[in-house]
Amino acid sequence: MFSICTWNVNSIRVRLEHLSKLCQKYSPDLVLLQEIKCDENNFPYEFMEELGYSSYIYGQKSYNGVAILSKYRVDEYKRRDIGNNLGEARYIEIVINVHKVCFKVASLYLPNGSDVSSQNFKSKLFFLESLKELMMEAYELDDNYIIGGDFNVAPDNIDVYDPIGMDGTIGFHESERVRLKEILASNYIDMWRALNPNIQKFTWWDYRDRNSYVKNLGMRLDHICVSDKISSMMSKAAILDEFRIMQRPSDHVPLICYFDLSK
DNA sequence: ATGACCCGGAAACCGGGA
Repeated sequence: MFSICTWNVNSIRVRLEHLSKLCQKYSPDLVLLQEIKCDENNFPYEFMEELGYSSYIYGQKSYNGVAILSKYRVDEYKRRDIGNNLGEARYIEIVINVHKVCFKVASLYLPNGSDVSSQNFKSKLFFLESLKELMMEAYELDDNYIIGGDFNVAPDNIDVYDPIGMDGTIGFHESERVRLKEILASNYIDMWRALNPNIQKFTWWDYRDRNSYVKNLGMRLDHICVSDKISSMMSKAAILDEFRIMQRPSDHVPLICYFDLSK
């Protein structure tokens, strides 16, 4: 079974113990990281090597930053800027061969958007539109394209704790949900939802309410989207919310997806 | 509730997060 885990770690350098636990317990073949909050020079490459991974980074000082850790040899990698967010380190992709099956896999950190009345929100919507173009191109070019990360959008009512009260707020505004739906409608699958229909589970809980996790006041913002060409390989998807109750946790938890390459 | 907490980096606060 081939496995991919995505996780917004909210600073890689303060989450190394958590990452170590994740890799020891689940041993994902790829780890897609977001919000590493460091540049390439300060990334803990040696630590990742000791865990058994090579690291591919699009870093930035203090903010944003994405990475992919791989157990497999990486044939190609590419950093990209999407929409208006130039230089913000929000997208990196790699190409690997897994038992003669070629995959292109991307780690994405979509802009938060600040407030729905702000310019940042307009940029977020443009980012989503540009991402759709990129994914439509990838669908034509690549048989096995998978993009995982922090999309900063909860798709449906079931994906937030208060769909009426949160309607129109950041992460759950109709404009962003429509654009995410358009992406999925262009031949992609929200893998966790596809394998867990009608289940409410979140990947993010606000730090600012100390009891948000206990009260389950969360949102499902982190997704792994797969080309429908490989839908038959989709085997299992799990949200690892045990990582939200550890000491000094990220506000996001890992999402891991398993693929059966024989199907 | 324009709140809470967490991070980095600079400066003992502030921007950004969602």
